[in-house]
Amino acid sequence: MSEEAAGESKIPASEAVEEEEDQGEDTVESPKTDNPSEEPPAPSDDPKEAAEKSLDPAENTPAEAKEEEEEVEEEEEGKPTGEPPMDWFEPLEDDNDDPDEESLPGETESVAGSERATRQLYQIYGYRRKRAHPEEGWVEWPVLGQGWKRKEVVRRSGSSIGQKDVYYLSPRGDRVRSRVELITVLQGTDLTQFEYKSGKFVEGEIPPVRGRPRTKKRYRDRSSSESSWMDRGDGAETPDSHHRLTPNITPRNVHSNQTSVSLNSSTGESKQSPNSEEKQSEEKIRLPFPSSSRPLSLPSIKGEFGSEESTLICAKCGISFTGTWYDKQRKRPCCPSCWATSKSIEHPLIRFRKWIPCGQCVGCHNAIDCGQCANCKHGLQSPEARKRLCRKRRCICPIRKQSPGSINVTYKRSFVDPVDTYEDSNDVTESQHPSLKSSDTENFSANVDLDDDDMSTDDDDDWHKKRKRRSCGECKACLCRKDCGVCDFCIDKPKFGGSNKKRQKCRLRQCQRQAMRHLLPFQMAGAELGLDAPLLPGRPRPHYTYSRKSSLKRSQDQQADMDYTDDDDDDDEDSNPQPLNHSDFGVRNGVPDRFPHISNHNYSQPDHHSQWDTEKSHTGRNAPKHMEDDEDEFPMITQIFSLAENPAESGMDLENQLMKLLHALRSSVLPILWYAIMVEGPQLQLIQCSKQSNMADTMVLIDPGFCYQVTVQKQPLLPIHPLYDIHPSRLGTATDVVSLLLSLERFVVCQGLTTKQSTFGKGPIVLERAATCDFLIKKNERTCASCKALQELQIHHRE
DNA sequence: GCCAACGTTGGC
DNA sequence: GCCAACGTTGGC
Repeated sequence: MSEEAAGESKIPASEAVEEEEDQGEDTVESPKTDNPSEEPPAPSDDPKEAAEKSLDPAENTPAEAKEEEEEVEEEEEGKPTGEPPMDWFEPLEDDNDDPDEESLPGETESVAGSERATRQLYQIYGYRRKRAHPEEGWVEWPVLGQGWKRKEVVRRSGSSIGQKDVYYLSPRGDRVRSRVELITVLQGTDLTQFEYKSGKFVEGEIPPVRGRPRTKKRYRDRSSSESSWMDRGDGAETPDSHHRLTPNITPRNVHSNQTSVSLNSSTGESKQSPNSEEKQSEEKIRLPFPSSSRPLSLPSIKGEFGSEESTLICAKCGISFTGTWYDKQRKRPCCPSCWATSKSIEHPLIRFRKWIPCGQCVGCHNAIDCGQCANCKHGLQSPEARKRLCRKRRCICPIRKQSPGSINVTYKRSFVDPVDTYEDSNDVTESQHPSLKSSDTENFSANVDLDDDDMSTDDDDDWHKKRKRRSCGECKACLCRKDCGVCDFCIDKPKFGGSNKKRQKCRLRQCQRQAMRHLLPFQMAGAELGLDAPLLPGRPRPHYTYSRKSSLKRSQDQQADMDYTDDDDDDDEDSNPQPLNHSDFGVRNGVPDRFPHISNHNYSQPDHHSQWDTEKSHTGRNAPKHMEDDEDEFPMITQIFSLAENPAESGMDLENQLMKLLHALRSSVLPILWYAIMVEGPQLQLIQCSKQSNMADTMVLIDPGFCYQVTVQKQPLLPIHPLYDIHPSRLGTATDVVSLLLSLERFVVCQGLTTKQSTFGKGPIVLERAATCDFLIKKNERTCASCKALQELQIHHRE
């Protein structure tokens, strides 16, 4: 196996499954070729040219497909003849869905064999539960030019389970996640005919019949059928439904018994690269035929292969039938009837199910789509799109297949795949559907028949809640809808021109109660300040110990006096995290004993939490009052850099104290791109280094007495500005300073009077302001009241 | 133990 | 289809 091929083989199972989800219905993938790198169209520096090549019928001729088909068959035929093909009616051994699980004592030999198979699969495909390496799964994709790579990933869980995402990697390492991004990266290249999903350029909206590039229509067709499979009963009887039901024959299938067969093959391994992209794009339909474990073509999928229909002889029953182009490629084409017959056979898809609906909960009993949820709406809006189960009908306490022995035989067959959860989850939602009663769906109901002694609704039964657990939904940060645009997380966002690496919510919008501490506005400072995280609001960082060492010790050590369950990320998720009221914070954070420098200013300093609240809501004229309210309400916690109040430093000269403050600020993490320097005076000057910031022209000057002044465009902010109202008159602590800076970031600079058009494009733009310009105004305003009034006055005067 | 990075998933 | 952002993990 070539290096590339070896690399390719390490495709996460998820991606393999993806092929099923996305193409499986009309393209149930077969094991791959030996050299995946050859799969994409011939390299070309010119995407267009490459596209044309890719569209060249000669390149995707039936003969070629047949050749590939034969490879598969050969590989199967290459199996040791003495070993009977593994029949997929036959129950699988105890599932080995979790590769981490040890074999249980008493497991049968077949189980062990299965495990071995699993291990082999790991070796072959590099399946593993741990995160797929970023470098894995990429396939050279010269369609876009030399050096481009492509990757497909299937969502493993959630309501969009099975959905496939396609990524591209540019030669420069740009990771492209959408067409929009691709256009950005490939500026200058006409991508109007580039089909992002399939990764090919198409000519016109509908690709040539023989070109076999996937089209949206076909996509939808497939999806539509897929949804039919999910929802309808009768329809599931059709060969198409089998097609849909048939999971990928790609890795995931390979994982199951079919995989085992292949693994037993002396030739199979190298031919099952799951990430053969070209094969993905080839709409091959290979289904495991129940009795033979052979992939067989499906009966025609309407219109998919167009004129290629021809009369074929069913390899199973011998009757003639009209087959498609693909059928024609099969050594053993199968007629629709035989496919229909196979409906009574347990479909391999169920083998991957890890979750099954409880059958008892409200969701399971709900037989009617609500029509209101996102999934229903999605269905209404896109009838052709893949059907998503009404969220109100989703089992709220799905049963997880636990351990061997706890599940009926159907489940015991499965779960060789270590990453099966997504399909399982899918099954959960789908299988609870009451209409799933015929044909394949019977299998689902059968699957609910399980020993329930192992039923569990433990960690994952609320997996769908997990994404909500970082938001209380009540605090001001949660209610805030607007990104600050200046914090590091905002700057990282593509919409702010960032590279999307951090992918975190604006710091100002991190839930004050449940967000991870390190995501909170001041979190970055924690380590550098040497502060213990519990000082801060928000939840402690999780410790994803999992297979790593236990976090118990850390918790004991660190949390003993904080009573702050650090492991909550995992442990708490089962319990309902009680929203902490503000007093809770004061108690829980337990600051006083450990941090004696709690300010006893006249302005007692809010902790970050309350401070946040304050900032978010009290930047107006009424701020002082509210500020006081908040202070009354919340026990105040400060950071430790209370220099002005430190008796030990009372003898220090002012400049030295200012230096101390500077040092404190340097040790701290300031709001993004604010920087503190010492300037003549001495004065401590805080500047916003980002020209993109609204505060690019704003400075804060702190004198040795910690009195401060804010200037905008070198003009001092009027003392009556509300900003001064909500902050202490002296900025004696780093917290004070940070608080002020954060407040500043919530303003924009008044744009003054409207400039004349004549200045457009040339010459310096001179802003004209009212003498009493506020300079800093709310973000939803353009000019301050004074400038506005002046402008009106001028207009009136001209008239 | 921390965090950058990013896979993944939910929402629109 | 796209974006937002949660959760995880490898690397340090």
